[in-house]
Parts: sequence; structure tokens; C-alpha cells
Amino acid sequence: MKAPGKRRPAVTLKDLAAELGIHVSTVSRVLHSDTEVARGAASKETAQKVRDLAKSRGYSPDPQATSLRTRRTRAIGVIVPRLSDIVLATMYEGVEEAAAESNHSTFVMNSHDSLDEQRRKAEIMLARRVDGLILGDVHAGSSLVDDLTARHVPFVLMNRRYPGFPSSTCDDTAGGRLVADHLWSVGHRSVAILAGEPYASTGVDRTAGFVERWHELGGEVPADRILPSRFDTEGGRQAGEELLSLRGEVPTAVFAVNDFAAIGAMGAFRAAGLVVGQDIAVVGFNDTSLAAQLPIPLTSVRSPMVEIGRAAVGMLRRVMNGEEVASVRHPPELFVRESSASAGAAPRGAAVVLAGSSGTGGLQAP
Amino acid sequence: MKAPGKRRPAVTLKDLAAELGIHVSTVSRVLHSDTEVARGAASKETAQKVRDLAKSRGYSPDPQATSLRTRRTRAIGVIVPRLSDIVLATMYEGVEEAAAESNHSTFVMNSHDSLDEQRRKAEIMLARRVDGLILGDVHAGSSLVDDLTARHVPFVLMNRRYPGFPSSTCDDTAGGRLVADHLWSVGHRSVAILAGEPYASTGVDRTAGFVERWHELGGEVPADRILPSRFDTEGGRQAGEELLSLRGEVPTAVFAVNDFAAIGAMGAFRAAGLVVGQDIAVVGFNDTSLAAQLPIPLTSVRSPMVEIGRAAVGMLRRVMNGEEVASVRHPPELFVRESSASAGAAPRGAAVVLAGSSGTGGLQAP
DNA sequence: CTGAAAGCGCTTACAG
DNA sequence: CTGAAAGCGCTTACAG
Repeated sequence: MKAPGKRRPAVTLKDLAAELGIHVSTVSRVLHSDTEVARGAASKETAQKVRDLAKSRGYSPDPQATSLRTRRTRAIGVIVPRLSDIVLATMYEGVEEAAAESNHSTFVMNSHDSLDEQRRKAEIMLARRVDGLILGDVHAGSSLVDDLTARHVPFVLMNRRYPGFPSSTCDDTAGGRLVADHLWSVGHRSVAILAGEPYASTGVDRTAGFVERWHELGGEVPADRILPSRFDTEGGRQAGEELLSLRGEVPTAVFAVNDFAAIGAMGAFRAAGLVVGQDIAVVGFNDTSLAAQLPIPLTSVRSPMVEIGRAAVGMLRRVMNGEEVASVRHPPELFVRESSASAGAAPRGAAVVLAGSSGTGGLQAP
Repeated sequence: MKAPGKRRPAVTLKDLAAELGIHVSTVSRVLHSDTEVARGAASKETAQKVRDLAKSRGYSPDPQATSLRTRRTRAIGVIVPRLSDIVLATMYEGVEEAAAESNHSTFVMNSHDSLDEQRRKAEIMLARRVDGLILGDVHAGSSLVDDLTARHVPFVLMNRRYPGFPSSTCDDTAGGRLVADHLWSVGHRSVAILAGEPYASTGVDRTAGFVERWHELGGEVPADRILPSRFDTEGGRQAGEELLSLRGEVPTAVFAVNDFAAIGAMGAFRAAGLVVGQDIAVVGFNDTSLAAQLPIPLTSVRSPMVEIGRAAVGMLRRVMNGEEVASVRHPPELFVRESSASAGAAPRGAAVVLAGSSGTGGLQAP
């Protein structure tokens, strides 16, 4: 536990130049010519000597100095609602990977889904002079995207979309439709939706996709059976309890727009004496690592979280490059498991149609 | 989706100086004198004018230029096994908060608990010239800590400890003891431990604390009932299955050293026809937000994750300051819930002693 | 109280 | 092929 001594200052271009008896600009030129021959930068021999020395001395350019000169930091700011949400954390893993591959660093901050914090964190990132921003927490109607645009800050959206701005998201509408197809085919006719926060396109689109498809199939979803809910387990439990307290029959199936809310709802149902997967079907969204491992494995729509993060970086790079980019909606996949494999009121073993699902790793209805 | 125009260059000290007709060094001096009176930096009047202008122009110093000059980046590197582990993500929230409060930025990277990646990520951080490192993924016996020390890189450990180096962790030994006290008092005598990865002090200490206390109470834990396990749900399920496949009686209680493994184990037990909380007790660790909301609420030891992260930053700042710092072990708290509220073989309603637990928010045995 | 200079480590157009 | 200079935006000891 002793205090550290002074850190040895890093090797500089000047050090290398001095040791070779050449000018610092020559060293710089060589180190920037990626071709082995160093066309135009220096003679083949000089170039080789420079490269060898840089390697043996463990030279790494000072990024602050480089940034000061080039006016680019090769840093990306990422803002998410909260990293302790496994969905965002996983997307961030994709961001980190892709950013590292293109030699960019990333700052991440939590906004806790507060408009104030979003703005504050964005300002902190900008004060750090990041080259661009990835926003994973955009709210419907937020003015932040317009402000950033007016200031010509390069940014892309991730996780949630916002019409008119480039985003990398799951095709949440398609995901909602998959769930509708599944529940309908298993025999459910009375359903409810724990719809998430109204400001998040994820919940809104998943709900809309479900309702749209449900109607196509001939079903209906009463307005009071679409309940807003927070995205965490506690929020799911509350919404689940609220649902049970409504007058009228308890629905036979519930679609929660994310896994955590689904887990919370399962807890509420169980507390009320209902057996999930038997008395009431529950479907989640995202297929987080937990879903398949729960005591009662949870049917869920898998969204390609890592890929969504990776794509966001690719898009941002193009935006930073001045290109126009289109939004991408990554296709989801349904994984049917015990929590919804049969319909309480419907005959067990009803045909299960996994619309659009590969079913890999999923569990068919028994 | 139109491409962004050029970003307006940020306001510089030079801009401010020019507008006021004074020298840039005066502006700099004023902006660095935190006292209102700007003692020695400039006249009261000049100081006021500078401050007003800086504010109205939205001046924020260029961190790259500042770093180049001061040779400090005010950036901290954080390396964790994976951010999609809610425990580490939550610790990181504490890190982010505390870092922001002291005007530091943080880079986070995932090492996936690979020695190679730990080293690679640390080098990336160092190449970025971070002022210090927080390692959340140290492995027992890893040489990285020694290498960093030899290079005089300021760092502290978080989450896992390593004797001889400053760390901010949960008092995992005490946590293990709490679990032993609880299970014993409820009447269990035959137990097993899903002990986690052998390279992680968390699992090792929790296991050791449990065993130690169990022995004090007069119990014994057969060596083959201490199973290594991965920290995710899948790992917990595997270890749970392995446990069930052992010859001899199935234990009446299982202590999994983290919640995710506990959840996986619960799945395995349930698949084998055992009712958790009735046929077999399960206890987890960390009391993640899921634990209380699970279909069968999970008894767990709460570790103060945010506080562990915050403390790590405080310690690192002192290390960077050349001070000696001692490790801190944050006290845990036990929350008893349905998964372990009674002992299968023991009489229901046996006295529950919550050693060291406030019990707040916890569920007593029914 | 304020200015002027030096310099952090780099890149890049310009000479020669 | 290589050197020399300028300059990115800041801080800081030094004059005056």
C-alpha cells in the first residue's frame, strides 16, 4: 500500500528523434505513413530505423497533444438511462468493441432518464470535446436532439428512435407483432400490455406492433388493458398489481415490453396466487440472459443488443464524416418458453407458430 | 438525417482576451483564482469583466490543451469483468458520480475476466494517459498489479481485493458469516456452496466466511459440497445440476455467492422437481434489484455497490495524490426472503436470527 | 496588477 | 528525402 513514486514520463517523438539524430517531423511523418515503404515520408532505411526504435521504446503518441493539433479527440460520448439496466450495458459492450476497433475511446454516463441530466451529461461530454455522441435515452419530444443539431454536434441515437434522426434500434414494432402472433396462436384472446414509459419509443413501438397485429388477427385490446410501467422489476410488479386490481376478468396473457418488468409482473401474479405459464401467460422483451434461466423460463423477444451498439458506432463515424446515414432497425426473434407455452383457457398443446422466429435455443410448448 | 455542418469552434482564452483587450495570461489567471476577489490574479474590476464574459460566451477550457500543459488528464480508467453484470454496472454508477463530483471523467472497459484483455485494456487506458486506474476484475495471483506498481501507475482495486494493494470491497467474509448464521438458525445442517470462480476474492471470501462461521456453530461443509461456478445464471444452473448429481443426500440449503448464480441454481432445482424455499433453501449475494422481485423472492446479502464505487474514486484520488491509503471493506447486510425462510427438514417457523442485519425491507420468516 | 514568453507533444504545409 | 517553423489552447514562473 505504499504511495506510488513518480511515473516515468512517456517517450516522446522528440526522444526518438534525438536518439536517431534526425528531426522530429521526420519521425512523425514516418509513424503516420502506414505503408511499409513510407512513400514520401523518409528513406526506406530511415523509416525502418524509426519504426524499430518506436517499437522498442514502446512509443505511443500523446493523445492530448495529437488532439490539440488535429482538433479531434477520437473520443465518443455515450449517454444511457442507466448502465445497471442490462440491456443498455450490453449495447454499450457493442459500442466499446466497435469503438476500440476504430481506435476510438468512449465515455459513458447515466442520465437516469431525466431530461435535466441528459442535457447536463451531454454538456460534460461536449466540454470534454468528444467527436460525437451516442444517445441511448432519447425522450419523445425532447428538444435536445434539435439543439445538438443546431450546434452541429454529430450524434446518433441508439436503443430508442426519434423520427427524423438516425438511430440504431431493434425493430420494436416487428417484435410486438411477433408476440401478438405467438399469444394468439397459443389460444389467448384476452390480453394486457405493460407498455413501459410513454417517452420511450421502445415501449411505444412494441405496444403498437402488438396491437396492430392483434387487430389484424381479429382480436382487441381494451384501452384500460394497456398500462404504462417503469422499466425495472419494481415497476413491473406495480403495473402487474394494478392490472389485477382492474374490474373485469383477469387477462389470460400479459405482454411486458421488457424482461425486467415481466419479472416484476410475474412476482405480482404469483403473489396473487396465479401460476405463470398456467393461469396466466407472460412474455417479455430483449431476451436478457436471465429470461431463459428463470425458475419459470420467460418467453421473450430477442433484440440484438450488441449489434445495435456496434451499428451505432458505425453510423456515428459516418455522421462525423459528414455523410448522411439512414436509421437501422435490427430484426428481433421470438423465443418461446414455459411462461407462455400454453393458454390457461385454451387447450394445452395448441399449435405454436413462431412467426419470424428461428426458435433456436427456444423451448417449444410441451 | 442531413449531415451536420461544421461545428463552430469553441471559444478560447484568446477570444476572451481579445474581446477585452487584455492578455490571455491575465484571463487564465482570473479563471483559475477561485476566490471572488482573484487575489493577485487581476484587479477586482478586470476579474469581474473576465468572469462575466467567460460566462456569457459559454467558455469552457479545452481539456486537451490543459492536459498537455499540466500533464494531467483528469481522466480515470475503469476496468470491469463486464458491465452487463449488474453488480459491476452499479459500482460503476458510484464511480461515475464520485468522479464527476471531483471533475474527473471516466473511461470504462470490459475485460471479460480474461488476463489478456485486462492487460490490453489497461494499456489502452494508459495510452490515453489516464491519471489513474480502478480495477474491478483483479485475479488472484495476477501479475498485472505488480507491473502497474513497478511502473508507478496509480491504481486501486474495486469489487475484488488483492492482499497488499488498496481495495474498496464488500466485507465478503462477514457476508458469508451472515449467511451461515441465518441458515443455521433456521435449522439447516446440510449445506452446499456455489463458490464462484477461484480467482475472484469475492467468491473465495464469501465461501471462507461461511465455512468459518459454520464450523464455529458446530457444522461441517464436506469438501465436495463446495462447487466452483461461473458468476452468471447459466453458470449457476450448471453448478446446481452438478450438485444434484452428486451421490449422497441433497443438501437442504445452498449458498450461491452471487444472485445470478443463485437464480440459475433455482432454475436447476426447480427443473429437478424441488420447490425452492420449501424443499431446498437458496441464498444469494449482492441483493441486486432482482432478488426481492423474483417469483420466489431470494434471500440475499446486500453489498453497498454504489458506495464501493464511490469509495474507490476517493481512494484513487488519494493515491494519485501520493498518499498511502488503506483498504476498505464495506459492511454487508442480510435480507431474508422466501427462498430460505424455512428449512425443509427443520420445523417451520424456527427462530430466525438476522445477525448483523437491520432487516429493513427484508422479509422475516413467516 | 498585468504582459510576455516559453513550452507541453504533436502535425502539416512549405522549403530546399 | 529531410529539416525547420508555425501553431493547436493552455499554464506558469518571471518581469516590470
